[in-house]
Amino acid sequence: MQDYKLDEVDMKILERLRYNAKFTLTVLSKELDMPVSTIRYRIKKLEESKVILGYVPLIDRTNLGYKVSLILEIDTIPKYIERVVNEISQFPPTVRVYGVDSGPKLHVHAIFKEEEEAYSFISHRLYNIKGINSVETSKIIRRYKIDPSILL
Amino acid sequence: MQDYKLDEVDMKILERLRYNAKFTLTVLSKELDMPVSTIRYRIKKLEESKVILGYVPLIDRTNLGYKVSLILEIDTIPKYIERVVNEISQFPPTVRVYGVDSGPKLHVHAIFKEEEEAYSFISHRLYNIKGINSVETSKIIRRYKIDPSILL
DNA sequence: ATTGAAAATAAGCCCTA
DNA sequence: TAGGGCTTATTTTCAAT
Repeated sequence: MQDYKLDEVDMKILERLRYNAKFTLTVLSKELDMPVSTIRYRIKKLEESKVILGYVPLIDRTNLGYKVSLILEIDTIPKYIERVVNEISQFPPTVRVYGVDSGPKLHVHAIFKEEEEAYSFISHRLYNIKGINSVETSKIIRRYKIDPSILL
Repeated sequence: MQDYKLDEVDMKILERLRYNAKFTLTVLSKELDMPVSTIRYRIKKLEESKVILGYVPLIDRTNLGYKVSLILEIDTIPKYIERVVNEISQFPPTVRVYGVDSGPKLHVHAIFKEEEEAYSFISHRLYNIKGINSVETSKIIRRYKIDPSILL
């Protein structure tokens, strides 16, 4: 279902779930002062209409030992872009790969346990891929705002 | 609890939950061939140790009518950075704000319903903030890989 | 699309090893 | 830390509006 129009109730439910996807129907029912079955019906519709794509746990990379989080801007030779994307996406450190409109560029997020691992990844892995012109690297040093529910 | 060491069981549980945070203990119990109570104990530990920070629904912005997703690189005058961060973070379109190591730069993700709204945001909102030198903009035109569970 | 109630599942708690 | 059993809570189904 595309372009499913959300009303205020849907928005309120989404808002609460974005805070905590584990709220029970009963809790939402009380908070929004609506019957449990109505809440359930709405959520099911949000899921079926693909407004809600799924549910995930938020994992803090730092508590898993991944100290280094990089943003990579990869300039790519146009005709190799699909190939570059495929190779990059398969590396475990890359968590997100986007195509952007400026130049034939890829915007990549990747996480590593140590600096050393990151540099090794860039020089040994990335620069070995045919079709990559250049890689600009930024390290994330501060998280000011995170709204993980919305997919870019 | 910091630096909680994860064993293979923890990793397997995480892996399954990252695919779907709504798997019941019973389902995980069968998949991993372990008692429900053990699965429960492990997940609770992952939560208490802050490896799992919470649970969120994944929301597809496009199905909410947000067609435009921008990556903004904001060059900031060092002494104003906290102020800039506070102002930017309060705007509803900004979903993520990171500080990066290159220059006094902020890396911002923002979503908009239309192009017009995005340009208006940049010219009327961003450039009115004291302390911003320049804003480089990229529009996301393709999502190749998304791993939303891992926080950057 | 909304609701209430019953039935089926699952989570939470406590105790033991 | 792992496991089992009992109690409560939650989800699911279904019929009626």
